[in-house]
Order: sequence, then C-alpha cells, then structure tokens
Amino acid sequence: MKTITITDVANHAKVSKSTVSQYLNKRYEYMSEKTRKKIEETIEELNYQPNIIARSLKQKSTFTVGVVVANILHTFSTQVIRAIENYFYEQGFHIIVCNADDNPEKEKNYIEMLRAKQVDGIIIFPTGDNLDLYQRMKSDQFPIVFMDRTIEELDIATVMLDNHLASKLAIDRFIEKGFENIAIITTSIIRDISPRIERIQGYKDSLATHGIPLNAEYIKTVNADEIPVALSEFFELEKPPQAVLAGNDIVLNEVLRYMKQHEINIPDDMAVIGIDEVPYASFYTPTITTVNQPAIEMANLAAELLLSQINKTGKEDTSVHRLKPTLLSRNSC
Amino acid sequence: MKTITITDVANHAKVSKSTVSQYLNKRYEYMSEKTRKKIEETIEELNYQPNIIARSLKQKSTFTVGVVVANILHTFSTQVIRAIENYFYEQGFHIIVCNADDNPEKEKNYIEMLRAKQVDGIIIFPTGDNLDLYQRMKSDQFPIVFMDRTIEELDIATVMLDNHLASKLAIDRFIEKGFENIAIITTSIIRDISPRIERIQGYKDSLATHGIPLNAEYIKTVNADEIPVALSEFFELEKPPQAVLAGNDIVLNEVLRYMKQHEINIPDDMAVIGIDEVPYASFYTPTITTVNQPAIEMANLAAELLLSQINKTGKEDTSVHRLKPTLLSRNSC
DNA sequence: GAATGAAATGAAAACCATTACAATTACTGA
DNA sequence: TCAGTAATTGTAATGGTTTTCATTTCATTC
Repeated sequence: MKTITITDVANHAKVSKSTVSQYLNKRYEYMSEKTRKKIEETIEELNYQPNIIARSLKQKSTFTVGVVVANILHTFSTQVIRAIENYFYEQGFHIIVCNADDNPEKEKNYIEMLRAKQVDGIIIFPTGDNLDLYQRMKSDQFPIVFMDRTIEELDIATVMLDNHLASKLAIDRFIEKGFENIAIITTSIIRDISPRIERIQGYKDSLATHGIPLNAEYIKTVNADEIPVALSEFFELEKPPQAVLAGNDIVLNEVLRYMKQHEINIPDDMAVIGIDEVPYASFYTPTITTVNQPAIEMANLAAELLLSQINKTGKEDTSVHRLKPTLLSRNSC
Repeated sequence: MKTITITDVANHAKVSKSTVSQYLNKRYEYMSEKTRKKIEETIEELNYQPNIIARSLKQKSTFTVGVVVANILHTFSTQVIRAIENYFYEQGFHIIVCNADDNPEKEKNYIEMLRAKQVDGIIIFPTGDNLDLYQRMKSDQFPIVFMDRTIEELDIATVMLDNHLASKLAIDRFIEKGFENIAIITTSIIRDISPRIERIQGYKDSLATHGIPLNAEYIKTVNADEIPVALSEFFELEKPPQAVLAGNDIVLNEVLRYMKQHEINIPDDMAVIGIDEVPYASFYTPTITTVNQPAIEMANLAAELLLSQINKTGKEDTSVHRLKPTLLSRNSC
C-alpha cells in the first residue's frame, strides 16, 4: 500500500502543495471557502495523514519529550510518569519513557538516542554519573529538567521533594509517640544519590533537634536484597531500635516482609514509618503511617518548567524547587 | 547554538558526505583505516549526532514503537510496559507509551498520532471501540499486536492470559478448601472487555464442573468505587458468600480495604483470592493467594510478534496466544 | 475598460541524511 | 610504467513537509 502524501492531496484537489500545507496548519485566511472545502473533502476521501516526521524535520520540533527515570520500579516513578504523560497529552505532546535502571551507561545511551531523535526536551531522574552530558545539554541550551535528584554544581531547573522535611516529619512523629531509639534504612548511596543522602541528613538533624544522640549503628544504606540482614543486625544490637524509618517504598516492602516473617509486632515491637505512600498503607494491619510525596504536583511542575523552556517563555528558571511532603498518620506508629 | 550536520563533519574531516554516511552506517569496507579514524575523531570532536528524523524520513523507519495501554493504573500494565521497554531497548528501539484511560476517543487520538509519527508498529490493549481503526491498520498491513484483550472478528496477533484457567485455578482452590458459596467481583464489563467476560465465564464453568449451582447474586461487575456497596450487598444476602474472587488488583485492594474496615476476618469469615499478583501479597496478614499472570513472558511474546511483523520475517502470525497463569498459594484461602 | 489592491495560489528552496552512480584518485605489485 | 584494484569524491535524486515570496485572480472603482 502506497502512502499518500501532501502532493497526492494537492494533485487530487487541484491546488498546490502550499495551499494544502496552509490548510493543514489551519491558516484558513489564506484561502477561499471553496478550496478549504475541497481540500477537506480530498483529505477525507484519500484518508490522508500528514507525515509528522517530515514536518518535524522542517520545523525542528517533534512535539515529543523524553522522560528518563532512574528506576521505574519505584511507585513514585510510575506516578510521576503518568502525571507527566497526562500533562503533555493536553499539550499535544508525546512522551518517550526510558528506564535507566540506575545505570549511568544506559542513561547516557538513552539521552543520546533521545537527542538524536530530536525530542524537544527531557525530564530526567539523573543517575548522577554523566556530568559532562548534563553539562553539554545545558550549554547547548537544550531544554532539560531534573526530577527527584539534584546535581549541585549544574544550575539546571530541578523539582524534588523536601527530603529533609520528609525525615523530620517521620522523626517528629516517632518521638511524639515516645520512641527514642530510631533507625533508618535507605537503599545504597553510592553516587551520592541526593534524596537518600538528604533523608539521612534530615534524620540526623531531627534527632539532634530533639537532643537525641546519634547512633551510627542505627543507620543502614544497603541494597534491597540486603535489607533482611540489616534488620537482623538491628536486633542483635545490645539496644535494638524501637522504630525504623523506611527510606522508600521498596525498603518498606522489605521491612514489612521481615517483620511478618519474624513475627515482630508493629508498632509494639517495632514502629514503622515509610517514605512514599503505598497502595496498601490504608488497609494493612496495622495501617501504615507514611510520608507522602506530592507526585502529581511535582510532575506537573516539572512538565511546566520544561514546557516553558521549550517555548522559551519567561526567563530561564534554574532553581531547585522543593515540594513539601505530608505525613499520613496511621497506626504503624 | 548551530546544530552540526553531516556536511560539517565531512568538511571538517576533509572527506565527502558520502563517506561519512558510509561510516555512520558502519559500511567500513568502503574506506581505509585512516579515513575511518579521521571521521571517528571528527565526530567525537564536533560532538556530532546524526539527525534521526532526517534518516527516518528517508528510510521510512523510525525505530520507535507505540504502546497504548487501556489503563496504566493496573500493576499488570506497568509490568508489561517495563518488559516491552526492556525488550526493545535491546533492539535499539524506543517506545512511546500512551495511556488511553479506557477511553476509546483518547485511544483513537493516540493511534492516529502514533501513525502520523510513523512509528514502526503498535502494541495495544484495545478498548474495543475502534473497530474501523483496527481494521484499517490491519488492511494497511501496519504492524500491530493486541495485548490482554481480544477482538474476535479481527484476525490480529494477540497475546493474552488464559483467563478461563485463571478463574478455574481460583475456584478449584476455593473448593479444595471447602468453600462452595463463591462470589466474584470484576470491574465494569461495558464494551465486552474480554478478560473480564472470560474470567466470569471461567468462574461459571468451573462451578458447573464441580456441580455447584450458579447464584447470580454472587456475581458483581461494578466500577472500583462501587465495590464497597457490592460487598455490602453480599453480606445482606440470606446466604452470603464465604469466598470471593477479586477480578484484578484494583478490585483486590478494594476488597481488602472493605474487609479491614468491617473487621471481617480473612479467610475465616471470607476467603479471598485475587487475580494479578500484588507486591504485598506475600507479607500481608494473612498472606494473599493470587493467580499470577506471566507478565514478562506475555510482554516478550508480544514484542517478538510485533518485531517479526516489522521485519517481515516469517509468515504472518495472526493467532491468539494464551499464556497460562499460575496459582500462588498462600493463606487467604 | 483599465487601474488598483486585496485575496488566493503556486513555485521553489530548505530541512538533513541516504543512496546510487559515474568519475576520479591513490595505491599495489609485476 | 602499467594494469588493476581499492578508496574516495561529487552530484543529484529522494523523502514529505513548511515557508517565503512572487505571481495570479478577481472584485472594485474611476
């Protein structure tokens, strides 16, 4: 089946390509009612779809943006992707989703592919290991927004959680409930992944604020599969913690799995709070207190920032936007 | 910043465009080691990225496929998307993910946008209401694979669950555990969404096999927000069901939420099985017996079918592939 | 009936890479 | 030095659209 082009439409409607193009771009003031109708009918009849690739080549704009997430397994990533997709759908944009799997190589590959495909901009959860690449996009003035993680030295618009506050909300809650021996577990912090670092810092600062001495043994940063070991180590301590803050949804899952397996009662034997809301939080036994990220607001903000870079509206905003988490108080603490 | 083209590279490396193009397409046999190196260095130095849009226009192939899911909120969709992405990443393809929100209008819009963008193929979870569109793609010989849902009359390659078996596995389990009054809840079946229909049919057939009379009051097909009402109705029956099969993960969540709220003990007051594995199934209290869809295998198969259509390898496969679910036996029944 | 100006239309260049092909140049070994 | 092969070049066409600007059309007016 031969594809039909604007030329076919033009010939068939007995007008020039230019006029058809004008029509396609809704510049009706340049043509008579009659030709407008004629073209409309012809398009209908031939079932013509303009070739967006050709248009993109000419216009240097693809109406497509890339979203590179560090790890699509986090609920948070999924929520953000969904919201970004929604936002851009309204604007007539498509999004290309890429999962870097926390792998800088893969990230690099994707970014280059996306740029080669001439996407109009990229929202990226940076792995943090491609500084030169980020730098280049920046100096090329290529529209880019960071999500969830910041790279201090780069001066790129960023949307992230107020992670410090996230920890604080949890710690305050623990203390309010009378716990003082509070542990924290996050996934690995190689490559200084900022939210994790910040959550730990927030944890430390909050304890300090409450005059609680820091116990290094209460802080674990390990891969998901090592969480059971980390928890076991807690319980082997002379003074095991009475409460644990799970640094993200994956950690929370592992913590709950462990507690279930070892028949440890929540919150009596161990109180638990998770950062990231999870779908089962409100009907688990006990219901789980979580610190919720405003994923949709964050996604919308990031999308907005990107779009304004793409459209070059407004002066450039290269600040780091930190949105506030909220505590969803339930019964696990 | 001016973008650099193949011409710039050619000039800079003092070779012709043709040679650079040969290089880009890895046809090294047409050039000496020396020129190969020279071009390589120049590309590196100028930081040249070939414009894939221009290439696509010429080659009529974008190395991009579209994935249109009916509803991205289902865990299953997410898993499938992830696996498809993985598969195509290996092949150097990008995927554009679209969420039709169970809305045929939106689906139509997306499919047309994707085709206008000249994607090389589409994997689609069909809403079922755009028969003419599906038909046209089919007759255009446009590569397309259906996922999760079938449209009987269309003769399009399809990958889906053996839904009949999924229900059977659950019912067999219920009966093995001594339950006879078994209910089922699925989300709405307007537009004859095939998995839901089939799961209900499987439910009916399995009961029949076991010689259990059908009770119409035990079957509910309602929207997610009406599930609490549906459950309440169960309990108001003269003989309330002792067991309930949740038709998908969203239904399961709502069922569990209800049970928690009304302090109904699982499995003693009501046994529960869910179709679709959920992340918390193995550490919930009680642990939840689920029927698991082989999401990754299904995704891989769909991707493979699509790719073979794109590459026109092998004869066309328009059959409906049904993969087998497995029962993950736990304690909720 | 011709001049005027606005409206409608068309021709051609541009976007950037691919491809084909004939033409040229550089090298190898005899 | 020559034939013969290998490497490279230049040119032009191709893909489908947008865009600019020149040209044509047409109704109006004097």
